[in-house]
Amino acid sequence: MISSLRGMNDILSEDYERFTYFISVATKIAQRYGFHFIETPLLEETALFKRSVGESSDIVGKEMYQFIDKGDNDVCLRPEGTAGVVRAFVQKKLDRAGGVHRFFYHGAMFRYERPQKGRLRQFHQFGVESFGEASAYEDASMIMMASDILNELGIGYRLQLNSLGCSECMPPYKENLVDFVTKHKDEICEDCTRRIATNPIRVLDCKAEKCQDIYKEAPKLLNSLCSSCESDFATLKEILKQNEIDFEIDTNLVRGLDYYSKTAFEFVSDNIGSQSAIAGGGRYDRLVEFLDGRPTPAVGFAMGIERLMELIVMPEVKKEGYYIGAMDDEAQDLVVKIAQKKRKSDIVILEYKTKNLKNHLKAADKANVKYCAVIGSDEIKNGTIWVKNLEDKTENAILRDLF
RNA sequence: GUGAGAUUAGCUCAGCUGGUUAGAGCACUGGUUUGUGGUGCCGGGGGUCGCGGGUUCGAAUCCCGUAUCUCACCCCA
Repeated sequence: MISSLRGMNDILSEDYERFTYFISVATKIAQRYGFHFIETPLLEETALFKRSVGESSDIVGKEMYQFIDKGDNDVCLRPEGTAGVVRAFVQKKLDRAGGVHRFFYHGAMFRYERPQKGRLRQFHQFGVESFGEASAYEDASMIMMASDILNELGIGYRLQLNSLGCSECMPPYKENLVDFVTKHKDEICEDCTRRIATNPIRVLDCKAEKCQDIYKEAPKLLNSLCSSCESDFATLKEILKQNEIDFEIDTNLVRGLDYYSKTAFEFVSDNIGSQSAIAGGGRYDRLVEFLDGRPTPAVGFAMGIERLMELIVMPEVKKEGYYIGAMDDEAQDLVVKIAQKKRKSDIVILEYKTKNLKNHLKAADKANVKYCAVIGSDEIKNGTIWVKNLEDKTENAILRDLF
């Protein structure tokens, strides 16, 4: 037997119901916020992710499905969605068109990681990206949209918020931090030692207790923001408060992708194990420029669909459609014709075998339909079809022409 | 990539320290005196016990390898 690759799952039956339910809810809400669907390729030039996500990130450094194609191009399966959308935005020259452009997408992403609960090699994200709006109000809208989606799905969460500063205030902060950490380099863990060189900001959310004790004294990003970043962050917090969105400030919240600046946020759940981030995003004002576009402010977020699926509270499925069967061999062909006609407008489960009424009703129950319709010898004689509403138990003989 | 645990019917799982044809519940399927269901009763099908080696008279059970899943690290959505 050939089975699916490690960390790559089929989605069917009940999972598929949850999956499509999520997509429909998220789509509806994104559209309410004025976002439009965008589809981008699963395969992109490797350079796209190196320049956007960043070579220092784990995603690019060790998790990409990368290969040389038959045309000798260095390509990879997308490990995340933002880079492709930004590439499309620049390629379509929307950066030159001016104005605000808002997109949402959903689809498969690929990361070569060790699978565990909530972490697959092929997984699905729903994401939104907004271009051309620098206001912190847009950041707030993003967060409120994510919150709307989670609320509608019945998912509980905590919202963590931070500001990563901009190109003006981040570099000097980073220097201060590196100085601080270097002073303590004999006391910190191996991972953190490595991080000093690769991605110093990441030491802040190191899990090692020993390190955390030391970093309590470390310079705080939020205390080092420039005046513009600081006022934007204050605005954001104020809008969220006014709209009753609860949040916690987490000065150690650092996003793993290099392109983020200013607002960074993460929605986490306590009910799905250690892979607890269910949505994450932030502002990335420099990314369009990195990818050869005109400087364009942008902000977005992505949600991990598989992680969310476990938490979704599904609405009750109501009985729908018809079950149609014959109680007499003579009615068998007739029943097929009737089903075909009915299928122009309704769900029809057609039984090919002749059965007695009791067994037809049993089968109709199993099919979870609203009506059970059968034809036996009486109905053949009278030109009718017997229809029972399985919910309110009413039954009628209806003329076949009117059914 | 590191460490630990698991893998027996479609699903959830029993199967004690190796001993004759491997079990249960649910699901599926057939029947249940004459046309009324979802919750009765009786029956039926379905497993080379993840895969490959080894130890043994004998392995689902012990040993080794391997794959996959789960948990944690790491990383992130």
